[in-house]
Amino acid sequence: MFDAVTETGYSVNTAAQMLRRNRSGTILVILPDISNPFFSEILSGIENVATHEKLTILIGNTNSEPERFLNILENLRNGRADGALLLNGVAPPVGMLPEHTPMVTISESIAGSPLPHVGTDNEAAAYESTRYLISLGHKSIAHVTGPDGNQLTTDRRSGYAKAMREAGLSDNICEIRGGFEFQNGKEAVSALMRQPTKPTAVFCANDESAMGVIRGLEGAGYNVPRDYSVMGFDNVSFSHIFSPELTTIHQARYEIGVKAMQALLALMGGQETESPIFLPHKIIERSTTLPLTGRKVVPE
Amino acid sequence: MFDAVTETGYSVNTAAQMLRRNRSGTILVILPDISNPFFSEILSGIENVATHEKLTILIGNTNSEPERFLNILENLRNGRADGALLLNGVAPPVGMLPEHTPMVTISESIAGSPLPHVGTDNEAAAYESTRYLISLGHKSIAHVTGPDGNQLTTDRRSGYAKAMREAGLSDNICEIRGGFEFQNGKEAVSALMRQPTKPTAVFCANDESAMGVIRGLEGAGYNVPRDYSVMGFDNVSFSHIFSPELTTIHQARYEIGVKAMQALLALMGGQETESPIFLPHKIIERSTTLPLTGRKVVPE
DNA sequence: CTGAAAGCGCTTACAG
DNA sequence: CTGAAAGCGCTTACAG
Repeated sequence: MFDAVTETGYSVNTAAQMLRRNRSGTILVILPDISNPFFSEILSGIENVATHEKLTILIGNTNSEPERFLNILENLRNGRADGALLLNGVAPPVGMLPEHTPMVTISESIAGSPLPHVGTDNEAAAYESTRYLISLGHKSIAHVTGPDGNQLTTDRRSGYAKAMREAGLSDNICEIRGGFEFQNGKEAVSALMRQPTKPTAVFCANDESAMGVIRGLEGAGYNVPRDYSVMGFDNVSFSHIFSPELTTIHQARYEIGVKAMQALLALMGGQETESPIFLPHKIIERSTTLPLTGRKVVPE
Repeated sequence: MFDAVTETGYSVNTAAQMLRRNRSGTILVILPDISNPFFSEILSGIENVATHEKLTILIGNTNSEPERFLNILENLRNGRADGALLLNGVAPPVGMLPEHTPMVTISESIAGSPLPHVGTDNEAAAYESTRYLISLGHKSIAHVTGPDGNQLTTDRRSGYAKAMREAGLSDNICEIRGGFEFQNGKEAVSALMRQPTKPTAVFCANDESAMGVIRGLEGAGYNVPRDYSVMGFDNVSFSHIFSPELTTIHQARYEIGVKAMQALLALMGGQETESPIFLPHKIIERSTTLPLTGRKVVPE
């Protein structure tokens, strides 16, 4: 189909090279949803290191479907890829892959997995976010969680609960089941309204759900931040286009991609890697949070 | 590195298969910016057809850099991919690829290129958008354009101008150089303010720039849609989370991906394809446009 | 119908 | 130091 020799010169046949060298020069990046803007900056970091190392990256989109995940992992068995970066929080079935297949988990760690991990310290970040809301004078702070069974959900809930407990606010702990999508946040609002002691602040599992909570609250006749302080998590690019601009936790997504790719390269070179590698996060204070004293009377 | 035989069974060696068959079973998808949500739904359509046909898709992110584009095209020369879907609006340099390399352009067509194209009829969609604003009573309608040298920009400008001319509003044609990013829209506002005959409506090259225009207008003390009707293009998922919800043109992005992949499959099978293939678009009327008569007095 | 052999285009260990 | 040969794991055309 292709002439190896064209006007502009020669190009090695990758298939022959792969066969002879027994490696593909390709890294498999597995993520649950390519349309989620959270991943694109991580991808960008991965790509830049890969390009520099003359490695190709192959993106596998699981769409959160286990069967697709297995299909994608085939690339590791049939030699199309030499190693993988797992962003989907799921470990490959035991025995499916050769032992010592180089793999690194990113962002969502896998509980009990020996795989090296690169990401944000979610528990610490959630702890700090909650403490930040407490420092604004809020005492009744609700947490709209991520999806069940997700490690990010577990870590962020635990950081939230820890901060509440330490501040003597155990009785005010209020976790509302949410999810990572706008709609999940919007739907969480009715549960929020039903709380016996009405919260004055809401810490959400991510930016999308925080935006949903805000729109839901507005739909119920409330104003953010006047009536409720709301905080997101991730600092996706849209969070400052959103109105009001969202207070959130910034994750160093590009650097996470870079470090994870470097860790994988080390593994592929037979070296060890430290784990977990946590990159610094920080609170981005914008317009959806306010000191409690600044609140006006809530319309009833 | 990999044992062909593992506990769960055998997996063919792709490299050997590729070498022997002289094809990779891989499609190269070239796009300028993977983080742009506009592309993700197109990708989803491409992926679904590819999965069904047991083809692998390889994503190449040019980042709008010509050198990266050339690197990515190498995959077509070295046998890593059998054909390509071009979403970046740039033709491969003549002579670089073997003749008859199967390729289809998506979304942004390439002027003068013989490659088959699948997308939206941008001129018609822009024409209809402008006519919609005219039907609301607006006469002074500005157009914030896309980036120079982009075919989408050319097509949308031309549809806008055509509608204005046909409505006898040639004298009111007002094109402001913009771009496809939020910031471009925001920056276009000062030029908008400087127009001798102040526009009452703004048709923007895409949703992001429309959101930028709206925030910019708000920053200048105006209200959308009361003082200005603003319209976007694309109907990205964020356009209904944005406040006020954005009136825009919906493109059938998923279907565009599906049709483009099918067209490429036809080419690879030695068949002909019709071109261009335009998928239906439609106006999504939301909260950023209002009849002119509904306007209040503009604060001066 | 079945099974052994050739050959895809590389890389690398080896002979000269 | 140089150059010819072996072999990676498949597929397929061919011999039996």
